[in-house]
Amino acid sequence: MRPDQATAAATVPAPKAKRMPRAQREQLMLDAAVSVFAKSGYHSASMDEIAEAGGVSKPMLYLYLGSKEELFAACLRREAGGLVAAFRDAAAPQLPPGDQLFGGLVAFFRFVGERRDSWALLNQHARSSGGEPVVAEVGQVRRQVVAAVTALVRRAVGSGVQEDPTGRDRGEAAAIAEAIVGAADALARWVAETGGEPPEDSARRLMSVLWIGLEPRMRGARFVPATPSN
Amino acid sequence: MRPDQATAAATVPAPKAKRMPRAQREQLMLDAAVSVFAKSGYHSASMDEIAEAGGVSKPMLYLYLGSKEELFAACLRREAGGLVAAFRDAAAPQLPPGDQLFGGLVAFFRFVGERRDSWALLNQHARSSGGEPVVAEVGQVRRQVVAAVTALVRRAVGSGVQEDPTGRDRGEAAAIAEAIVGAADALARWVAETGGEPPEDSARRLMSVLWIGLEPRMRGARFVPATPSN
Amino acid sequence: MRPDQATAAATVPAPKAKRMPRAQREQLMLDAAVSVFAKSGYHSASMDEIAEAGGVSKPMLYLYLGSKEELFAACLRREAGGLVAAFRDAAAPQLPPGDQLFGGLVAFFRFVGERRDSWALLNQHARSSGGEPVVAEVGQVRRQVVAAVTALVRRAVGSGVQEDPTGRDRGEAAAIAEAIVGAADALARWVAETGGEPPEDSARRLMSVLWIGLEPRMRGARFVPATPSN
Amino acid sequence: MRPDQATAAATVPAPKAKRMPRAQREQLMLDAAVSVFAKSGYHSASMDEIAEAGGVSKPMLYLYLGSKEELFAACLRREAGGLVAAFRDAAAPQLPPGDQLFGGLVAFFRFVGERRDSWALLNQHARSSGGEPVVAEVGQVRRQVVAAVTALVRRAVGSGVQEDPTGRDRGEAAAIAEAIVGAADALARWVAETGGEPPEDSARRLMSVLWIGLEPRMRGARFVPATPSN
DNA sequence: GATGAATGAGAGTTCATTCAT
DNA sequence: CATGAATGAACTCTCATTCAT
Repeated sequence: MRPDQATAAATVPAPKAKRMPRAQREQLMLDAAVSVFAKSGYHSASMDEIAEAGGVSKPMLYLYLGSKEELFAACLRREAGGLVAAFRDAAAPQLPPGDQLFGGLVAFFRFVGERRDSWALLNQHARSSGGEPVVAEVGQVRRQVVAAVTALVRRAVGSGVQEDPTGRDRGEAAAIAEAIVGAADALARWVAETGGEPPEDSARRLMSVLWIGLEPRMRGARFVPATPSN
Repeated sequence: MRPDQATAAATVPAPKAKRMPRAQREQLMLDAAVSVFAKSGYHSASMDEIAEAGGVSKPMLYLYLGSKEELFAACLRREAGGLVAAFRDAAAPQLPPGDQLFGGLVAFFRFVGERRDSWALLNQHARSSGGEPVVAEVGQVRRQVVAAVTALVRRAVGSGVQEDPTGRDRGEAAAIAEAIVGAADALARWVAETGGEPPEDSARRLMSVLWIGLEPRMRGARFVPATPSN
Repeated sequence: MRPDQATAAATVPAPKAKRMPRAQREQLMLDAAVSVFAKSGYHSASMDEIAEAGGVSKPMLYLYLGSKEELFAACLRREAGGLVAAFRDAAAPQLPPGDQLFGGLVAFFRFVGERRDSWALLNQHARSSGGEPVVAEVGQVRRQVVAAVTALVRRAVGSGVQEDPTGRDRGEAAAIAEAIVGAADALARWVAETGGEPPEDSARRLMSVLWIGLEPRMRGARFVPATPSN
Repeated sequence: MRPDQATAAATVPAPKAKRMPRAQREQLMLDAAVSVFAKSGYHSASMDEIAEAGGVSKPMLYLYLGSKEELFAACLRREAGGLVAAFRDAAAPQLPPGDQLFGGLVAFFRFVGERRDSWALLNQHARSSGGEPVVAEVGQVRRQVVAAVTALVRRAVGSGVQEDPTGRDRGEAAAIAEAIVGAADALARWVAETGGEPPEDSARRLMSVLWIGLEPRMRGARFVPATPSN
């Protein structure tokens, strides 16, 4: 028995289905790649492993997807696209901003709960893995989401954001949106670690702190330490 | 005593200072390793690079630090320790909880702003890099911070957290603490990208949304969608 | 009959002309192969490239030509045949030997100037590329040419070659023929690099040194160093 | 027994001499590489083979020589240097040009006869093997030699070269030099195939045709076909 | 007859890691 | 104590070659 057989068998090789059209094979390969990348991270994953998990030979991987980095990028693109689509579809524009954000968060938590690998890929591994263009691509996606949330924050509080005459607060809404997204990320991890809960509950948790705090903050309320700083 | 050579020599191969006590050598190596890991990430960094940056030969590196993974872990331990210490020192226990959290956040944002390499290591590269023990290590640190914040949240709202008779809210404070920490991370990145601002400002931004929203939320206020979900 | 598609379609993938007699297909493939081999060399050329350039699928290539090496050999055979034929046709046997050689050289230089790919194949790539049989094949061709030239040299100087009673000069004519052929090769490269000139000029250059030197040499003239060798 | 052992053992692995200084190891590696490249050509030679022939591991090859292409270039540089040096040392500048060329040719034929691998490398494999810079390098060497010969030709015939008032013959000496060098190459191959002879004999053969033909040619003698060309 | 789909085998390259001086 | 010298083991990627339709 060869020594590396044990680890190679860790990921289940798909049942050999020969001779299928290119588009379909490509999806299978992406499925396998997402799964392996999510498990091992970009660097530790080997193309051999991915090929085996996908039930194809390495040359097919390269023929269809180009290179390891392109493969990784394709995975990220597909999964990020799914997440963004879920978010956007759930945040119906005719709703009030709070409901939009709530809907989007529900979709987000559902995605995180249901597609573990996708989320692991996007959240853990995309940050520091591939080359510059790949990271940029995923950063782009995050920026889109933040921009959408920023718009919602702005709409929610009217023009309150721009009342500061000094202009120092111009990025305020963006900062809040960043905080919301970051909090959602963290909460998602917490939910996963804690054992899961309905996505609606997670979304409500977040909204119940962040959205409720939004209004007084935008009216001008500021945190002031009770004790003077050093 | 010579001027502080240790911190300055991080990237430049220090002029060979032979015969130096082991503990000091080790710190020099860690300095170099932190710098290199932060720049290239765990996998792309090579032991050659680190040895050269530290002005030592590779066998010394291995003799003192064991292996690449152990070296990485040692870096994380040291830097995480620094962050936790900074946070804890700033959150003086005799202050009211809000002030404690505020102080801790100021320290956090200062750390992020001043020790870029350390933060890059902890935030970007630790997530998906080493094997299990390394990841566990960093997860441990995060959990410590979250626990501290959780305690503050509990103290801040009195026993309100446990009022829910169904017990469904038992993790509420923890969830909020997670969200706060996640929001702080995200805000830190935003600040870095936006060009920097005084750490007090960043801390105030966060407190002005999260802490202000905390009180009504704990009094029982909940977000309820204006439109019934399907 | 359509305009001469065969030679034109060497690099551009010819518009798919299906159902074409085997012999013709084969020539098209050879055209493509010659062009690609000449451009990239034997090893760097890929069968994919050749198949695409020829407007056929790879299995056809293999069906008709066998293997990469056989394909290369077929190319060499065809092109070498062309060169030898050109040389022979130009060296009309009823002419005096000098005129025969001159005519052959003119044909040779014309071939080199007009069929660049063929010449590149024969001169550059055949030397070190395929396995033994291929090299042998090309060596064979060269030997034919040298033999023809040798005969001309012999005829030109009468039986002078065999006059040496010691027999040490038995290969003399052959050696001279080799030198002539080598000089022609080198001159061909020089002409190509220098920008080209009428083939008659190149042939005359060569004849004006080599042929003129032939006669005194065959009469017994020998180079003798002015200074005694060590 | 592993299946590739047979072919690997084809080149004799040097007796394991461990721990030697870098410069020396490098020479051994180059020796091995020259031998293997000469035998198989650039593309067919594998780094494994070279490493084994040199009694080192592949990483050493890469550490010392950089890459396959750089290794090949280093081989060419070393061998070409040897050949040029031999030629130059033998062509003492105080001698008359004919003796200089004769001496150089003797050295050349000696080199070809004694260092078969070097010559195979330079003559067969360098033409179409490595990337552009490598080929250029070797081309450069040939050009140096041709330039030296050109100078000798010029000196030998005085200013006869420039007598042609039309200027069309400006490259004449260069063309003759090219022809001489090409003839030497070809003769070298012939000598090798025929079984070898003293280098002085080969040099005399060449001089006895080319150099003797030089003078009348430079006096204006031209080959004129006895029969008018078509 | 003709081809899209598929692969076994091997190449160059790099790295963490360890002797032997 | 300290290091130049050395390597086993992988990894990404490519190519000639062949099924199965």
